[in-house]
Amino acid sequence: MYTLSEENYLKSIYRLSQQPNFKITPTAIAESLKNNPASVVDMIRKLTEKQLIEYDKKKGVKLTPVGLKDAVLIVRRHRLWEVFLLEKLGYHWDEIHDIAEELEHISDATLADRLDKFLGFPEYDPHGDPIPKANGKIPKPYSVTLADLKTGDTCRVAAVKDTSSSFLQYLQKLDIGIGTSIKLLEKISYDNSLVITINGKENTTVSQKFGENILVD
Amino acid sequence: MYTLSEENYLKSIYRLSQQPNFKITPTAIAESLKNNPASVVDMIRKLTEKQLIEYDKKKGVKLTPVGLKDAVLIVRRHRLWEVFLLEKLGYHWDEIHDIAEELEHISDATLADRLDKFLGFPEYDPHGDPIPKANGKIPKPYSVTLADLKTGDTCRVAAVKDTSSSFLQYLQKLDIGIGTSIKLLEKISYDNSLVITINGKENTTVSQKFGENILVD
DNA sequence: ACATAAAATTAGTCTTAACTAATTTTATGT
DNA sequence: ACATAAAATTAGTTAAGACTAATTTTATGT
Ligand SMILES: [Mn+2]
Ligand SMILES: [Mn+2]
Ligand SMILES: [Mn+2]
Ligand SMILES: [Mn+2]
Repeated sequence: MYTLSEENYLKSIYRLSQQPNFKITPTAIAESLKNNPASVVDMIRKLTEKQLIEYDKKKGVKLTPVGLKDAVLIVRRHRLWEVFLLEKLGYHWDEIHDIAEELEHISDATLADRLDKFLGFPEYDPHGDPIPKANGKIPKPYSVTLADLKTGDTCRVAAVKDTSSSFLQYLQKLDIGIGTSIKLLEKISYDNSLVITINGKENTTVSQKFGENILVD
Repeated sequence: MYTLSEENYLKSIYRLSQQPNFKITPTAIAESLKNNPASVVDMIRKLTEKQLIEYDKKKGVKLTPVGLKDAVLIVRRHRLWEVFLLEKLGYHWDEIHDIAEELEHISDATLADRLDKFLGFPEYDPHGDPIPKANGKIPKPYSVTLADLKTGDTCRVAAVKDTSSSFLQYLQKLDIGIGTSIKLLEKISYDNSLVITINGKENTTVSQKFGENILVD
């Protein structure tokens, strides 16, 4: 149906479209795919031809209904495979993204649905991201970050916004995973660093950027 | 490591090398991959450069030790994924080959071994083909075909040589699968057609070609 | 309003892996 | 031994998807 590149572009555009009030420009897509903007302009042309996206110089790139539907299906496959790799094959959560990045492109009409059933219809992937259902419906994503909390609040880690190995390994070192309980003790007003307690243990200080990449419940 | 095409060529050359006394020519590879011989000549050059094969106009194409090792690993991945698709996701044996044809190219250092473990270290794939071990050792493949039997012999279906949908669906219709018991009642001397009893039920006549594609125990 | 910077686009190049058509080499039958 | 057929190879083309470098368009600060 689609080429590997087309699918990666669709997924990247979808991901960017999740940031509210964000204009999806060729440069933004290029950064997200680590591609050259010139290459992106070519692909924008191709996907526009195929009626998967619309490009308005003022409003940026937008997925058409068809493009959106198919982008969501790719995300569905990605996240289902991530669950499989972690739950069934015993990978750690910082190893699964890159492999799922390849597995998501396996095209077979019933594969995703069979995998979904085999895994017990999981609602969230190992990073806490919602797994779109076969009909395209998406469980509510988490939206409050650790950085949004008030001093004294306690929360449960629900998801991570950044799935890079370096971030996930840092979390591992801090003993933070999905479900971990965190209490915000203090916000350093100088640079918005956060002083937190992890699972009731000793205090740690993390950066604002760190806090913005943790979604909580 | 390798491109998709390189891997498909390696695997195809390996498969052809399994036929004893068969000279692996550009034309043979082209047929097996449904490619043009001119394209094959290009790839032979490339794989020779990379020291994965040797090409002697007299002896044809041969895998080098490195090429053989890696071809076997691709076959290993293919057959493990086939087991997964059948056993865990409930596909039928005529649906799995094409999907495994894509899955076999997923490159991750530990994926095959984890999958192997998850599946309980199966020795044979759903078509009865031996699954190479992580160290490259290959369980003994079956070699006697239904057409090799003498009149009156009874056997167990161990593997199929042809994994095309049309052949497998024909088998399905005849109620033949791995493990089915078959008795050879008569060999028609005119065209070597075979009269057989399947699982002790009514008689059926099949062609010589059919018999040559069933490996028995 | 204008200089300058940033972003977008165009033009042209490269690589991979296919193809067709033409040519050369090898095999085969009489 | 030679004609003919088949196989292998070469030469040239194409398409996808990336790139760089040059140019044009748009945004921004003074
Ligand atoms: Mn991908
Ligand atoms: Mn994920
Ligand atoms: Mn393949
Ligand atoms: Mn098989």
